[in-house]
Amino acid sequence: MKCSGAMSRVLNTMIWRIRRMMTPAILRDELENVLGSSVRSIWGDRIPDDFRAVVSGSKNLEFGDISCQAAMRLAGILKDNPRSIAGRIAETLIDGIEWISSISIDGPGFINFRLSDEYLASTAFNLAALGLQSFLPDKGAGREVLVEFVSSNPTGPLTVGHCRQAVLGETISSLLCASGWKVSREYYFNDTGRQMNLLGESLCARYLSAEDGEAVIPEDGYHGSYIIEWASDLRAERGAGLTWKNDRDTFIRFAEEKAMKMILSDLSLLGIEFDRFFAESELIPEAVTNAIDKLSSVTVDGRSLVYKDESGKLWLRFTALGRPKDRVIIRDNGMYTYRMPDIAYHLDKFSRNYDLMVDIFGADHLDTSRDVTAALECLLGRESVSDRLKVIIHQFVTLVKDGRKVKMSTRSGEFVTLRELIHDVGSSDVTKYLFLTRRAEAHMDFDLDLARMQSSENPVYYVQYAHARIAGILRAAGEAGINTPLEFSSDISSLLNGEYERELMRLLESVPVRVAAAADEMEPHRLTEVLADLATGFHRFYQHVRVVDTDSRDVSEARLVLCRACRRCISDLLGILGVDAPDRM
RNA sequence: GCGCCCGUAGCUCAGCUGGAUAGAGCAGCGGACUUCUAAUCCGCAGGCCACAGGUUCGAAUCCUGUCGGGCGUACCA
Repeated sequence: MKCSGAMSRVLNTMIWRIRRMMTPAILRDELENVLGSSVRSIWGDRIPDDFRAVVSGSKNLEFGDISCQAAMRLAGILKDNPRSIAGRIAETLIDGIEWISSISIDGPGFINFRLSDEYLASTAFNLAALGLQSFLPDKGAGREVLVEFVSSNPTGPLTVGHCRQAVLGETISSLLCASGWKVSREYYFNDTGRQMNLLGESLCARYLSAEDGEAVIPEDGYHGSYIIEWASDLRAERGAGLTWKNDRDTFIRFAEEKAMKMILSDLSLLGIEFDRFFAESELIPEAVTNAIDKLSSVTVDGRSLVYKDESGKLWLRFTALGRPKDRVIIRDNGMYTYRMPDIAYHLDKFSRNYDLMVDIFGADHLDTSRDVTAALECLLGRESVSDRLKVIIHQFVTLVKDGRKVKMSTRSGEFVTLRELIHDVGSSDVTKYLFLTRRAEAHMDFDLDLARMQSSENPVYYVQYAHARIAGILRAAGEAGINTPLEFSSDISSLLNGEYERELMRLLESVPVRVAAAADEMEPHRLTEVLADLATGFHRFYQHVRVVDTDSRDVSEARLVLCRACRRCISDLLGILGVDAPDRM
């Protein structure tokens, strides 16, 4: 109900006591329900069962704050013009809806709602007091999610490509956490097989070259200069006299340990910690054998999924699972190809009973990932897999340096490391933020020179500066003895009736909804959009409106609420991104 | 050849799962500091949303095709 004056105050107090706090998400739900039942009450059976009167934020201020396009959607079904449909719907809402101050019909048939000043002000107040978290729907509800990311094999330092994935994975994890999920971060790595052999051999070659001067690195081996350092460390620890023939395992394990250390320290630059590092060797041979047995016992079109060819290789008949090619899973030398342990690893994850599993992979893993998913669906059931496994594939980063694209390969040793990148850009916060301004499936040109050049005019600093400015205002307010109100009253909303205040409150009100959508879609880049909007909104407000003013303390106090709400949203969001929110700059 | 992703301002990218006049940052031009931080704000300029069809009240968004770029198409991970 729409109320005003004293009545509203009384009602308001009661509502706080007996109802849940009104949040932007609930408001939109209720609005959709009211509209939906209105539509049904007028047209009844003519409306399809799955019809929903969807509402969304209005782009333009003159179109209210929230708008509904139901009338246009219904025009085709009802064979009537949208404006008259909208009119009939609006008539049923004539008594008013709580928190909505006015309704209008505009353009081709939009039903536009204006949020009441009191609702906007109270939302800002609650954001300031409780923080963003309290406004996000508890989607996870304490359920457990496993996020697998980076999963780079221990053959060298992390590169620019891994950096994008690390930032993406970590932010998605934080975002899920903010939506009520209990998050575990897991790193899967391959510590057996050909790659590790090559790495060990490459180390051995560098180790021996100290004696005979020339390093003979195997074809396809690792040429990175970091291995030279490892070789001299190995020499310092174990002396001379090791040979590939006798000490193969020593070389491999030593290299692995060194590589893992590098990776851990690279990750720490981004502030990332994993809950578990899962080694492929933990799966060999039992879990993998087990998985093969399970797949063997499946028959499609009267034949087993697994077959052996005349040379003794074992194949998995992926074509029977709707995939384009059959694949070798055990080679003639008895070694597994990478798909098989991947399948076993995912079976292991599923057996650990997570409610949700998120895989984050680079574009080069797409095909493998599809194969793994197909195998899982075959063993565990389609629904069980599609409900619980979400695969996010991100595209590659092309690094541009001196106006040219840099080709990268860990093998050849030609790559830019995550460490170098952060060093070149000048800050891990800037690096993270820049990666997060693009959506995962978009290719990305990362221009190093530009990133460096822009670093003083950077989107991150723009946002951080807004935060620092607010902190400055709060300091000044403290010195002037002006305090933020501890309780909400409708007096506050009547003091915030200027155009800049309203613009800012409207923006603040939309933040929880936008963040929740970003979490639902697991699209962290939307958070940087929200942050940029918040910073712009605040800077604009700041430029036009004086907050601390000892001549009108009540207005100052009301405006402080908005400052605090902004600050809280910015720092909470930066927190999710793992970026610092400084009080001074 | 086939599969997946992407073509939006000079550059790097958004565009809220089909809506109202397509947005931001950087680069360019012009304004605003006696003030809670000018790392800011305000304004101007810049677009056949790759191209061609289709679907409908309505398309940057969905479908088909063409052209261009990336990745994959390994018994490397």
